[in-house]
Amino acid sequence: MNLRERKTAKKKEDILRSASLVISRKGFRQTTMEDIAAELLMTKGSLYYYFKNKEELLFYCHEQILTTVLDKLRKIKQQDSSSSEKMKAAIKIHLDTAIREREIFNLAVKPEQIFSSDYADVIVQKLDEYAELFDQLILHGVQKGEFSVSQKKMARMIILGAANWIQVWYSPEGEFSKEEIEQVYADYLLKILT
Amino acid sequence: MNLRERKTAKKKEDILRSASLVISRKGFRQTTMEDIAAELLMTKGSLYYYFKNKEELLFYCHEQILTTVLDKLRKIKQQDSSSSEKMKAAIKIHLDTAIREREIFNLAVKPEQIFSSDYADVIVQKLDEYAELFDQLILHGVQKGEFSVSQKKMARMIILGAANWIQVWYSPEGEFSKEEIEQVYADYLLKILT
Amino acid sequence: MNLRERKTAKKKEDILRSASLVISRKGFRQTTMEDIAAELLMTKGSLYYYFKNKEELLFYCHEQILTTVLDKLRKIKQQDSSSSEKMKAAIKIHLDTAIREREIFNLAVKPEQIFSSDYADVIVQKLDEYAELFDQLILHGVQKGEFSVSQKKMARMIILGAANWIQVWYSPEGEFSKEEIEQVYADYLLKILT
Amino acid sequence: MNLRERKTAKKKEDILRSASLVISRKGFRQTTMEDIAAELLMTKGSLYYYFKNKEELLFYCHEQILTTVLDKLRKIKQQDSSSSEKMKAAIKIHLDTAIREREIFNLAVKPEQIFSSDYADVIVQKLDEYAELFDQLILHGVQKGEFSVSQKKMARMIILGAANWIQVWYSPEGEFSKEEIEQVYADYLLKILT
DNA sequence: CATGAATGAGCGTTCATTCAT
DNA sequence: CATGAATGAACGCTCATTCAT
Repeated sequence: MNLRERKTAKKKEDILRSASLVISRKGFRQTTMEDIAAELLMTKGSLYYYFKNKEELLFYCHEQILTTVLDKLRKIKQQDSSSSEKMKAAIKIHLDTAIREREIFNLAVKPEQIFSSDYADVIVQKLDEYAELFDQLILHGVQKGEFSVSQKKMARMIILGAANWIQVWYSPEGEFSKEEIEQVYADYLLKILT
Repeated sequence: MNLRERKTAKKKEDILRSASLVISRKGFRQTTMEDIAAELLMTKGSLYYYFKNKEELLFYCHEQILTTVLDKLRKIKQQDSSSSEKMKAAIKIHLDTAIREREIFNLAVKPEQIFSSDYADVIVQKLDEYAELFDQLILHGVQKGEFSVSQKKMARMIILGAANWIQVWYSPEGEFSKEEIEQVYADYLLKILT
Repeated sequence: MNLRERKTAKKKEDILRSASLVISRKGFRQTTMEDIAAELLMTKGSLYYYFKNKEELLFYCHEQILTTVLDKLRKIKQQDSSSSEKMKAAIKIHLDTAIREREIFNLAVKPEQIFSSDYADVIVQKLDEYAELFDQLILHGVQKGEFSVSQKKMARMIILGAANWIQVWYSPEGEFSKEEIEQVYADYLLKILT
Repeated sequence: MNLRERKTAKKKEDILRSASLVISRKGFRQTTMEDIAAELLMTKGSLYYYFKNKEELLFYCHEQILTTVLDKLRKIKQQDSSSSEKMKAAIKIHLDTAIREREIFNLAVKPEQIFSSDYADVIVQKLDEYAELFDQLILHGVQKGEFSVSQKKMARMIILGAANWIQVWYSPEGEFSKEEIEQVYADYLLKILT
């Protein structure tokens, strides 16, 4: 990748970052291309030099975040530690992403409602892998006797649902620090599995 | 309330019911006044006789649902049963509402993002009361020695968050019946409090 | 058809007439919805009350003109007169339409380039019928010994092509009257068939 | 003209050739500067070094084609052959150009609709000369007794109109070869003049 | 000279809202 | 009361054009 290409790649990332920011503030439907451009001190026409339409831009916002969080999750799975420790780590990662990426992470919830099928397929596949990784963590814990839970899928949905909700009320200025919250959530949610 | 007023009130309720339905199907932003009117075999102009604009219509949709669910919750609180039983009942009520009213219930999440401040204030107040009722259930359980939880607010957020998430994956045609799900969720979430 | 519907139908026709006018002046691609609306002293948004998009509006412009001219042509075919007389009458009809409907009539030429397939199919079918009627006139003339022409299809293309071209140079203020032109064209083009 | 100038001139011709090609494929209004640049493996910015805007580029496309075809026509006029032979040759040249340059040739039809007046004037002048050459061919034929036609201008319009129309239906894969078509057209159109 | 990048005006379309009848 | 009709602001998107490098 030469200088030019690096510059373009960098700009694309800038746009994605700004877009994620604005979308988290205003919500996806309310965010216009003009809003995103304004955040970057560009005109909306310029955005189309980098992304072919609003949908594509949004897609890459998701893709980037999901790819990053998936990577982190895969590493946790390969760690050499107890299932409880791994699950706690996974929950913390999830909380961290949910807090930092708010809206974007949340939207991934029903991709078919937002994306045309080509994009939705990719998102769905990543979400499936994400869920699968959690399911494996639970399964291994059960097999090793650490966890005891009969409805594994529902347990996973409860854990992820609870964690996603953090976006609704977390605020940096709140009563608890991010780290405290992550600790308490991890501890409490672990109770479901035991 | 004379006949005319009763007729108008009845019509308003019809509109709210239909609006809730359509919004749950298509999502709030995607639902046009025309969609709502079509469901009622009216024309969109007529809606403006009953509600002064789309925001007001949406507000009353929320208000109605929140009022209903609050009523149910208050009754549970006054029941003569154990805290565990009350909490399980509350969770089931919440799940039931989340499933039946999907979108509407979900929107209540961030009222400031959707409503201008006058409306938002009312919604926020009801949501606060809703949270307060849950907190009281937890507190009483702790006082009676049934529950054991130090971070009461976070426990409540976890429970409600997990329950809200049900919308994302519940389907009438799914593997589990609504009643099974409610039972499992109630059981699992109770673990957090003990 | 009650009063309301008649009013709407009338308005639709008004719009089609105005649209045809503006398109003939400026050409299809250069004509904006705003142009058409302005001609009618409306705003462009209102057009969408009557037609679902620009393509549909244009389609009906064509459909109307083609239907009218086809009707006239069918009647000529059934006349009780010589093939020469019929052909002359047909040419005059064609010239008359080409002059009065200029651009619209011209655009019908390559429907696939302008319309999406559903609309294009209808136009193509009408154009085919139009061509077929001319071909029958030629064929009957040959069978009756009035005409003598081996390449019937090319003869038809030559006749229609020449007639279409009238749009390019005809002007009401020109040297010749419309009737004179029609007479001369009909006479000269008949020579091709004999 | 030094080397640099020759290079530039060559490049300009390349651009005109490619532009004509793309425009014939996609139509003038649908052809973007980007399309033209892509065909030449350039970027659209570069086109502006050679032509000051899209209109100028289009103008030279026309100018080039019209100049070429005018040259051919002048040579035919000076040939030492009968008026019929000359006219047939002229018709074939016209058909050949109409087929090869489709869109461009067609656009010349109403220059005022496409070009600002300075450019339009030049085009109109060339078109006038083109028509004049045809008129002279007809006139000489009449004077020599080969042709017999009272409305010379209309005869010319008929001939050119019919010939232009060839674009609408000619296809290299069609039933007849280009040469066959040219022969039939020339024969049939000559009938008008006799 | 050529290019990548940016711009801005304009277009088709949607939709909440208004209002005369 | 209800409706048909109209409005206008806003949005996503395109593209000819410009310009620093």
